[in-house]
Amino acid sequence: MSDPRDPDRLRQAAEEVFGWRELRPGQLTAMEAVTAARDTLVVMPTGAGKSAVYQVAALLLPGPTVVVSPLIALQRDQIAGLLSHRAPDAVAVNSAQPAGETAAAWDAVQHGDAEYLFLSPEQLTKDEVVERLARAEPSLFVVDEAQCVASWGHDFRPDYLRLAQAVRRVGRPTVLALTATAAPPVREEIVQRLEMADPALVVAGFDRPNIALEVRRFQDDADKRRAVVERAATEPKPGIVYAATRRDAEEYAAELAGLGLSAAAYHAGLAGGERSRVHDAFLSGDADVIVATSAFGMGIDKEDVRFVLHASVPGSLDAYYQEIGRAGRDGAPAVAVLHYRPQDSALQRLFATRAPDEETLGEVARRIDEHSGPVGLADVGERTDLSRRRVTAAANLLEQAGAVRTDAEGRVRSVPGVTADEAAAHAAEVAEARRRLERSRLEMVLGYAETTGCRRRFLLGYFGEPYEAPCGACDVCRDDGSPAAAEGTVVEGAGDTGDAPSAHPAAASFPAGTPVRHSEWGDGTVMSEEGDRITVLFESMGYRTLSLAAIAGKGLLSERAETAD
DNA sequence: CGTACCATGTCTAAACATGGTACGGTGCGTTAGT
Repeated sequence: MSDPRDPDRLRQAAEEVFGWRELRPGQLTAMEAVTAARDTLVVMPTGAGKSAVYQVAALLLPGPTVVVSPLIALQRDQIAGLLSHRAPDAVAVNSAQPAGETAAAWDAVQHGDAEYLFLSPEQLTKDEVVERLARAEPSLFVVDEAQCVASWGHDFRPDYLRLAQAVRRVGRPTVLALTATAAPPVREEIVQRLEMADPALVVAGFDRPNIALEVRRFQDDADKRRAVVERAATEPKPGIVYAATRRDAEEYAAELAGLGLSAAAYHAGLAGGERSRVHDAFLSGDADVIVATSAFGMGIDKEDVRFVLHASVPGSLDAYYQEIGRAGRDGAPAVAVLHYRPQDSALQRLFATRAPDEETLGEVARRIDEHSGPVGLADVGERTDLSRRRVTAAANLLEQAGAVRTDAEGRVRSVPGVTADEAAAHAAEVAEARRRLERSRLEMVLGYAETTGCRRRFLLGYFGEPYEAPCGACDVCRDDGSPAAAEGTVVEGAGDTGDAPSAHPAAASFPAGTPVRHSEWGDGTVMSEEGDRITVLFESMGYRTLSLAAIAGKGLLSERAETAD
């Protein structure tokens, strides 16, 4: 019997079942790793064929393939895509389909009639679901849109942080994580949270040279609004405008419609029917401009989007790059314009600040502690006023703080010797570090908006990709590249930058990836260098930008021997 | 943290200033009631 890793077998399966004559190098590398039972993280732009990795690999592996997908709409799209090929059956388990359909899906999985099973992370918190899956002995566990682990797992959808428990409970199949956008720290978090072992990493290039980058800075809200509307009206269509709130989305859409454009708002407050109507109108080309909150985009695979405007700052460059990445997939010129007002970041700062407080953490810790043995999270929440979401988020923090453990049945219990108050205090510290990280990620967005260097270089540096400026396709490079205002552009939160005594002539060099220790902020890793400044991601402080001159002058930062990860 | 909105108060009249307050994004699943 030939080795399933044999690239020829993968190519053959891809052609026979899916009709794909050629596989891209990254796809093949990832398929080989997965079929060799190696955990794999794939970072590849939408449209580059991420799904093909599990679709083909599954054919050469014995048991069924579980695909965790964040949206039911995405599950449907994936299943429809598989149905259009001669692929084995694909089924889903979720709350939006009739009970009979779910029963049939389980039947098909159990009898080996279905190769692919799609579900949400929430499904995997149910014992019944996990037990059925375990009996089916899945060989591959796919986490699609894996950036959700890092972006949603901490608060909005905390079950994303409990996926590793589910993986263990269903027999520890090979884990394959797929995402279009993830900076190195996000990749690291995905690997860690999913407990991936010695994972293969397949990262495609991030640069999208056909997307021109531009930032426009405003003080006055009315000026900014006028500029956004004017730009949306004049740029070639179709395009997307991202707004910070539902209300803004409605207002911009109404204004654009008033100018005679075919524009529609899209946000989570719309009725389901209206949402799919707007979605379809955009895909079919009937709508020229969609003004949306962050609800819009996942699963949108439209090639000819010509612009993505931001009417307000996003919460992170990860989110920003994901959103502007929806432009210009056909390779033709497209623009991404960030309309930036420093005040607007207040809303994102607020969003970055929400986490269970110490009181909530204490209450959950006490409820867990009350049980002499392990207890299910649903039971923990029963005698509190807290939602399941809040209970799970609190339990996750307590677990990260080392005060709670999850057993093989998915139940939690408190760690002996730690009082509920101590547990809550530790967990609150973990939450605070998380808040600092989130806020520093927002500072990186402001750093991008304020940079006097090439914007592409800044963005790609954030994603761990060195780039030689000038790109010639951002507003800074086109303005002849001269750093206009060298002063006043230090990233906020940069702390001890500037006013360095220039006594030390040769500043030390800290290339990206260097592990460092700061006398005040502790351990970190250098993320990027730009001119005489470096950006460091500190484990407990988040991103900080430092001046090399200041470092040399004060001896604040030193290279540290790398510890085992 | 910033903004929108409303009520109150103003050199008794209209318009404007001031102060308090509520609100702000992303989806799953479940359930009550037609």
